[in-house]
Amino acid sequence: MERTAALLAELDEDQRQAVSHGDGPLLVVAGAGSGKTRVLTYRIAWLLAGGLARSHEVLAVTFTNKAAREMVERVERLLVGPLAGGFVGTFHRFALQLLRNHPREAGLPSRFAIADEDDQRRMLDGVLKRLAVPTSQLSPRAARSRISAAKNALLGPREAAEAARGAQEQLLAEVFAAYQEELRSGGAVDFDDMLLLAVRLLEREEPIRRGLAGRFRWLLVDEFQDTNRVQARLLALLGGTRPNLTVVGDEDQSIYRWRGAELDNILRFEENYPGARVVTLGRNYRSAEPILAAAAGVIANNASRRPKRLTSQAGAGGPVVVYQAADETDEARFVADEIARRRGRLELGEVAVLFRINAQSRPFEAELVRLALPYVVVGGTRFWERAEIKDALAYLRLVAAPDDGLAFRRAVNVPARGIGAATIEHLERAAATWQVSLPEAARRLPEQLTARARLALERFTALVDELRGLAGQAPAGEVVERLLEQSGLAAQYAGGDEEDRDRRANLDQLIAAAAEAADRGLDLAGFVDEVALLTDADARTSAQAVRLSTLHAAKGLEFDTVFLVGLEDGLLPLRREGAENLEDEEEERRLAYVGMTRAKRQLFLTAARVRRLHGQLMPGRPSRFLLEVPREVVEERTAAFGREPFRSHLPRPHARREAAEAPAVEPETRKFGAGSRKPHPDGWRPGLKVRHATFGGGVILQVQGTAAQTRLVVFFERAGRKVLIPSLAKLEKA
DNA sequence: GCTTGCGGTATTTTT
DNA sequence: TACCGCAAGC
Repeated sequence: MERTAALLAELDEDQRQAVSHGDGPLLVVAGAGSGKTRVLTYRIAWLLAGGLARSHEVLAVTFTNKAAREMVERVERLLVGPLAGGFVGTFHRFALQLLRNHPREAGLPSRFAIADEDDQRRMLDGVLKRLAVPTSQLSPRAARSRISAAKNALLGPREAAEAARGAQEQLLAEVFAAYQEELRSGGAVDFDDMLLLAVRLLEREEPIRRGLAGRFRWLLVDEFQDTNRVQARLLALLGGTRPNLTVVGDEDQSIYRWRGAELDNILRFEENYPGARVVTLGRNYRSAEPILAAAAGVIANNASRRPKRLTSQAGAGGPVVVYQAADETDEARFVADEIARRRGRLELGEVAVLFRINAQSRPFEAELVRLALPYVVVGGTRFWERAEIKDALAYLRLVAAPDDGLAFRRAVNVPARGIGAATIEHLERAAATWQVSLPEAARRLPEQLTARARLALERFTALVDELRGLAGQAPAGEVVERLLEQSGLAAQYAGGDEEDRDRRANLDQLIAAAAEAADRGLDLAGFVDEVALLTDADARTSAQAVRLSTLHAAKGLEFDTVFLVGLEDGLLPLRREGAENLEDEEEERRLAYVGMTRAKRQLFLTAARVRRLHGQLMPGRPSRFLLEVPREVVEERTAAFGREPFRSHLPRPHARREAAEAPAVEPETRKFGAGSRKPHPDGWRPGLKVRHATFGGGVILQVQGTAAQTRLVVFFERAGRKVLIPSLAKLEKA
């Protein structure tokens, strides 16, 4: 009991309420920086330490492998011992494990394969071609996302066909059915199937469901705002009507609607689980006051949320700097210069540049290179999506699952060994006739093939078989090494140029990853499964490098200094062709909110007046989100050669009444800054030396606001930069 | 079967 | 602008 008290003693009042909740459903509404992960880990530790739960009864679900790993580590540190027997991992890993344990009951072959995005695309390409659907009518990309959406909403091809209204949906349903048949005949499941089939399995097989529900008596879910319908259903199946279910989330940080995240899961939690307790964490331990105020001003414009306020525990801080750049190069230069100025005082790993789309990273990279500032781009082309890695993995998949037709297709002619489209087509026809998988058809060497193709296929099959034999005895790292040698994959990149070196280094990393997995007791099949569920979320972070990242990839992270860039209408909020609805706008606003709340001490918001995107010059009107930032916390700067003051560019005031009352374009309301010709009536001007009662001596950097409402940005020798209202602050001219 | 060149298209992406 | 995928030519 002493242990549990000690755990609670380390928490604030709200956190304590959440952690020490007994049984029954619990929703923890955890605003940005309020200690969400802390609550989750302490709660697990508290349940275990107090004897309410035993560790094999705990099922904790996260969205990333990285989050899962961190959770285990933190709980084990709190418990001072291992967390054994329970499950801590992603939804997908849980589902996959379930399907691997019960493939028959799930209607799957015993060694079913996992189709990755590439496989999906290829299959859909084929399907669309076969059905003679012009890409103008339905692109493979659109088809994939719409099929995924259907699956996330618990719809199979049949249900989709029944629900289809209009020719478009009818067509999609047809494509869906053909795609699903393709998966089935290839003995594969896609990512969405993993969850969906797990749900179907539990719905159908009551003993299995009851077994799991009886075992996992404590369910905990992280990032609940991003769960979709299938995931909610999975939880319901595991938990029953009044489960010991703890969910933690924040609707303001839901940024995956486009992937099926159902905001209603969190907004209507109490409806779905009557009698649920709701605890709101209202203290933010991350961001300085102005940053929090800025973020709050923006997110307040969203309707789909629980109204709430976060109070900063991180103390006061300098204003949020808004920089209006001339173009994207100027924007990048500003950011790089600001970073350079902080070098030495700040670990570069504490600095992040966050943008909406990956394509924005280029100019920043160029400027950071110019100033010799190290950086890492998060996202970009990911390790596991590199061609050389995927090629090697295709072989491994084939070794692990001999009937993986998709892997076969990728591996069989890489490196080129004379097995082209014609050969594949023959094999496909043979496979269909014999009702066998594609690799099996290749093993049987159909008559129609040319002698050359037969020889090549024979060699290929022999190679894979040999590797499979090796996998039974040798460690995984060695298998990969042998595979790279004997397949000729390694030889492909024997050159001396940078790209070849890069690819060789990646392949070496793959060998290392396989060896490391083997050390953890995984066999080759296990390694292949794990890799399929892996993403680059594990990307090595460096304390010595500035982080360039999309907003999505920045979720859950924090930095001392954040540059949220590209705050222009059309970019953030991003405008795509097609309907722009309110929900889209709210999600974009949440993205901006997530970005802003990553900052601990210093936040920069930047926009460019013109931007070159996709080779075209785009006029950049400042984002409406910029307008929503309360003026009081902002310090404005503009590009040196920008003539017009920033505010004249602001779009018509949007949702905020105060903004509407202060027309943005009135010349009289322009700031009295360095660029202003008009002197301030009270004689304040940049460069003037002043003295403050508490802050001591300083110099005026900027004069902002109207004559009636002046704000001075002053740099004090002792206290640093402050924003003051001269009529309130006792300020003397020194 | 491989190489080259043209044209079309770009978001976000925990799994 | 830059890249990728596809089709035509070698």
